[in-house]
Amino acid sequence: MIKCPRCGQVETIMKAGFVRGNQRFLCKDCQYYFTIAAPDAIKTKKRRHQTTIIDIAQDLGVSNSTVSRALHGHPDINPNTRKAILERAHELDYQPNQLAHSLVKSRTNTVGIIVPEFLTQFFPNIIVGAQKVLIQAGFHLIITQSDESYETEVGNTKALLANRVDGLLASMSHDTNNYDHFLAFEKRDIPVVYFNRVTDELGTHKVVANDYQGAFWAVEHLIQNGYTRIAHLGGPPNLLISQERLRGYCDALRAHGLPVLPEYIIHGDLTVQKARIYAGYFLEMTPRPDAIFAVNDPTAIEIMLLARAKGLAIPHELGVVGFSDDPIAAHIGTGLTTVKQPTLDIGEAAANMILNLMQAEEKTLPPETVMLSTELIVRGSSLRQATK
Amino acid sequence: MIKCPRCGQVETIMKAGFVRGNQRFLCKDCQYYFTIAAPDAIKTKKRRHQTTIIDIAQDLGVSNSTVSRALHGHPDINPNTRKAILERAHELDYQPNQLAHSLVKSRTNTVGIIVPEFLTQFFPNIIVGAQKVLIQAGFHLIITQSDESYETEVGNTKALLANRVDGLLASMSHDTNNYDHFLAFEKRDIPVVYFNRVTDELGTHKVVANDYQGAFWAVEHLIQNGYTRIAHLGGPPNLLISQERLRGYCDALRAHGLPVLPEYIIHGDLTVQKARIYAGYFLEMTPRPDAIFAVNDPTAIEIMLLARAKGLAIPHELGVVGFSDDPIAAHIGTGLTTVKQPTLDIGEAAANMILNLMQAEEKTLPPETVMLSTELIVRGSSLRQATK
DNA sequence: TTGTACGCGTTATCAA
DNA sequence: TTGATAACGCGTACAA
Repeated sequence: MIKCPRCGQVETIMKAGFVRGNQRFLCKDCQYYFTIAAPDAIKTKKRRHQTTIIDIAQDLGVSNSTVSRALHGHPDINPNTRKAILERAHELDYQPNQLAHSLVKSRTNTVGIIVPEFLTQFFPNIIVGAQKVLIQAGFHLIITQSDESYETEVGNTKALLANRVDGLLASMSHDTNNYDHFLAFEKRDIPVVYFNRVTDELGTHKVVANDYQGAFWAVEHLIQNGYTRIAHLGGPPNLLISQERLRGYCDALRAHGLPVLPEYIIHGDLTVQKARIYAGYFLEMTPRPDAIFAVNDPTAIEIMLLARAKGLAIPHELGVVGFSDDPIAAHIGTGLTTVKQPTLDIGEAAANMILNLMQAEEKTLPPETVMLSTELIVRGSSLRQATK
Repeated sequence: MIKCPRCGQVETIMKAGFVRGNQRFLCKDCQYYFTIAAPDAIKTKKRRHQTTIIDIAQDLGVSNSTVSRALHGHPDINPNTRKAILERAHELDYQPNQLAHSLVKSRTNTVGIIVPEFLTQFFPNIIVGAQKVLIQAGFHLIITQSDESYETEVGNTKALLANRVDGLLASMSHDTNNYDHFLAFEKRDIPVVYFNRVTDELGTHKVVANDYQGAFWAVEHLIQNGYTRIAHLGGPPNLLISQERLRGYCDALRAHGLPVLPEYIIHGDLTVQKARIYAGYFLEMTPRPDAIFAVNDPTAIEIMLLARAKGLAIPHELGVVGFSDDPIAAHIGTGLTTVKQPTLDIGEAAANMILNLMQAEEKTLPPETVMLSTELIVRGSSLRQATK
């Protein structure tokens, strides 16, 4: 039936797939491939098709490599053909296929970021800072959020890995205790920068705020305002931010000759639910703490609301200091004293660090931790006249 | 020098690229391709390499198609070979390459979302809702934000298009007046669902909150509390949310026999800077409005802060109502009365809609607008005793 | 300056 | 049940 166009034989012909909807054949004898236009009925089976460089090439009667060169401003190309190609590409509404590009280059020019939550302004701000820097450098940012869930975090990192991000910015959820999903990146030499929610057990490149300093100043400030029974509602013990803020709290007490009482320290999990429970516990203690340093602002706000509900006057009967300068802090009551973190700067620093790492490729850069300073924002919740 | 392994000839040999680091040759005479192992020096030129199904196949002496079948739980495969393949894949720490997968399938299982800003809780909440639904359905969400900039929005949509998202969720920036970048999706039959920041001029599938109803109730509530000179600080006129909230404002006034005064209506641009300026203008008017219905909460909060600075008592001398129930609204002063939007529901509805559209593929579904109801949250900023 | 042909990693089709 | 091979769209080394 079907003859080889080269040797004319019939019985050596076998089917060999399709080329753009047309049946392709192979002559086994002379190893010659050829296609025969299929009837329209079969041809229309092929689905809708975005215009590719091949379409442009065929349309203009040039080769796909010429089109590729023209689209990339390669120097060795006739200005006229380039012009014609660019024109035709525009007319055919050509859009490059990033997938194919990344596949052949083994680079995606994409950085992934994973954050534990999205519901306070903190991480979105960091993302904005990071995205600004990355876009400037020609990279895209794929944003994922884990909802403070270890499982979701693992799923997100897997997806980022499958999508071959060139680098990862990571801030882990509060119940992450296994780090294999992050190690998978390092095993493949994909650089990772950890920020904010970091752990000592993992990573060589980190960006954090100076939690210790901020906590120290916060507690010192309470002491200077005459509070003496200062409790601490902390975060999960595995996170460095919890450890550092706790350390600042303890050191400030000691520096001013106040005792560090275990019963005045509780580790929460950064959720509002737990914050409310532990706040209630503190406020029912005897002797009741006269001030509470909270690991973050949502926790501090829960404390303030509960104190208000119980008729406790802030700051006279209870001083409160939070952490992170949530937008609510400026507006609640006479204001919540808090430690401000430079969110945009954290994002920018992390982005710059990952850019360096990705550029460095093979040579492993020395470990580096960027620590950005924090700032105490004094508002009404801690301003009791000091008993000098 | 180099002989064809098939016919033994020498001068018919030509180079034909590389195969995994090895030089590949073609015998022009017999059309036979073959490779010769390159010396190690050249071989190491190839860069680091993620393990692929080919590595597994060669390692086990089976074909790549068998590996592919094993990894996908294809039924027609020997349980033993499958077991061996899965084992070896695990040992080699194989991670599928989503890029290659998407390229061959012409589907990415990815949905893009573009939001105008990231700094209030509103859009992050929507994103959380959408992501939950999409992940459930096996899709990933690529999040982008335009910073209320038209140029960034265009850049983001281009990137999403290049990455071949299967669908788009879009909420446009406040200075977007040209819609070509969105039309590019529709031209390629990539479904788009517009939400919240939508326009009448574009799109067939939308998810919005019932802005009209919310605005009507808000203004009616002010009237019932005895306010009579109610101003409106609105949003950009091209956005439907601005139009609908304005319409609700006007209708509520008319329904209660109050005049609609042009001088009591200003179109802002949703930025805090402008909000402050226009708020100042209202508060200096004579006669001064005794209430202001703001297009969103940040605007309303600016009004409250400015009023407080000017010594105006809220709600007695000035009533204020906002829109969206920002977390700050509950905590500022005695609380800001506001219209709550079901953010999570908006995200979920948009996600479900895009899932339907992507599934429908060819057949174009009829236009559809999902309108979710809003809810008036009454707080202190509007609770003046009504003069009945 | 332009064309040819192959690889990137995967899936799918057909043959065996 | 398994193998061989094209195709997805693009970049590029090499040949012409």
